[in-house]
Amino acid sequence: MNRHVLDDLAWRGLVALSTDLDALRAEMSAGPIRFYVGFDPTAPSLHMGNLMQLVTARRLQDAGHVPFVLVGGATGMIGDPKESGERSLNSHHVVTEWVERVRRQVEPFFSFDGDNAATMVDNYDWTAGLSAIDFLRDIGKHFPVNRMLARDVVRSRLEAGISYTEFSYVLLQSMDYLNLYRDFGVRLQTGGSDQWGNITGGVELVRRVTGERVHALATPLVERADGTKYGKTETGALWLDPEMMTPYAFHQFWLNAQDAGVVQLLRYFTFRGRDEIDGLEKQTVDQPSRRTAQKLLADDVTTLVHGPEETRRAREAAAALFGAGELRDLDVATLEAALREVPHVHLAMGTELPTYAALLAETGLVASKGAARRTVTDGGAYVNNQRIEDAESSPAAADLLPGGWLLLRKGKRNLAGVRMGPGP
RNA sequence: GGCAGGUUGCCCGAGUGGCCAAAGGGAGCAGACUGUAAAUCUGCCGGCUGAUGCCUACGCAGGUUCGAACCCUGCACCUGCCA
Repeated sequence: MNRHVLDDLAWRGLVALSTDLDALRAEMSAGPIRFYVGFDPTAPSLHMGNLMQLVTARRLQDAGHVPFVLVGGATGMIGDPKESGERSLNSHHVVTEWVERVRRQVEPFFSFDGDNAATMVDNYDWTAGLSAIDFLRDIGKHFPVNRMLARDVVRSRLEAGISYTEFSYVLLQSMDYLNLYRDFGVRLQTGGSDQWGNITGGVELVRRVTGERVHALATPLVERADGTKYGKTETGALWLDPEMMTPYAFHQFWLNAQDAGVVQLLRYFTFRGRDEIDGLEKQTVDQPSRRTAQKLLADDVTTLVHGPEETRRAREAAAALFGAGELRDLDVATLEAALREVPHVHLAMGTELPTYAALLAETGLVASKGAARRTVTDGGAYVNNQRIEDAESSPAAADLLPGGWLLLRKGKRNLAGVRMGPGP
């Protein structure tokens, strides 16, 4: 007998906010329910926060419930209010393209076959033809402005300013829930806790219009052990699109999870069961240096997002580049494969090799030659795992690894490859 | 509407004519320790530049001065007190 999926979600720490949980539990126990989760096309790729929603929704589908996965072709045209200020509107063209990209990213996470097959929907379908008059009469009438003004995001924006467009966002998302309830009998919406206001807006609208009490669950924000925001890297967000973040970099992100947070991440983002995760927690305490939990987390999540082949490559590259062995002992194919995973450049070889400072700047490991010199002075620059002492000197031809490669490193884990080749 | 105060680097915050690229803290980068972890300690920390130096910067625009983040004028925004 499996545990109730709500118990699983609660154990994983995925229930930050909810409507009446007992009522929801009763409904879910009685049989499969239909639920929805939405993704707005605010960027060309989804990111870590979205991944959490995808995985959570997948857990619900695995438990037999029926997903309706919404892409925000309409809401993406508007943009939900965020505290930092007014968004700039994206063109229709951009939104359309991003909707397609989001759709393609989302699909692999769900099963579209069987009794509880997932359904993709786009809220543009029921908003594009809606007249302003109908919208204001049928939807707007149910939203007291005083209540809308009391919402935290809105209140935080009153001083700096908020457009009517963003102010109205909640109506659109709420209308999604109403439509999905009416057309498909959807009775649960999941999402991130930062969406709670929009989610409960929908619950409220359904209740006002139909009298029905539908449900909502919100996951927490992913945080570090010290409570700071997680999911950002030096270069920005943790993108799921391999064009925007290589699978290797993605794998590295998870591999570097801190001990204090790795177990939580396993609960959030993997499908490992309670016993296994408890075992990994114990291992993290007993033998932290083995980083068993981090490795499993990185492999699992990378496989989930990029597939087993990419995961294997990322893992093997890391083993080659961070391994204890000599780089020269690696066979050419392994070395090349590993170096191609990290940022790398191809330089034409003149009579002399460039200075270390130039090489570091060229690969983008540092922003400029000046920064490169500073890093060298700090003792943080390495070529082929040998610390560089003088930024103005150059590697010798004999320093080149098989294939004409150099491995540059800044600090412990920032790598780049340079391949010296014949001139163009 | 009147009175008083404020607007400083990625963030917070000190600085009231030259010693100011601007104290201190946070964030970030690097080193030591370790495990591609955290904590701690240490160094760096506007940009470019081999050093000299150059450029950009203290809300915006202008002015005084040999010289301004600091003084003056105007403008914008914020905060408190009176109303």
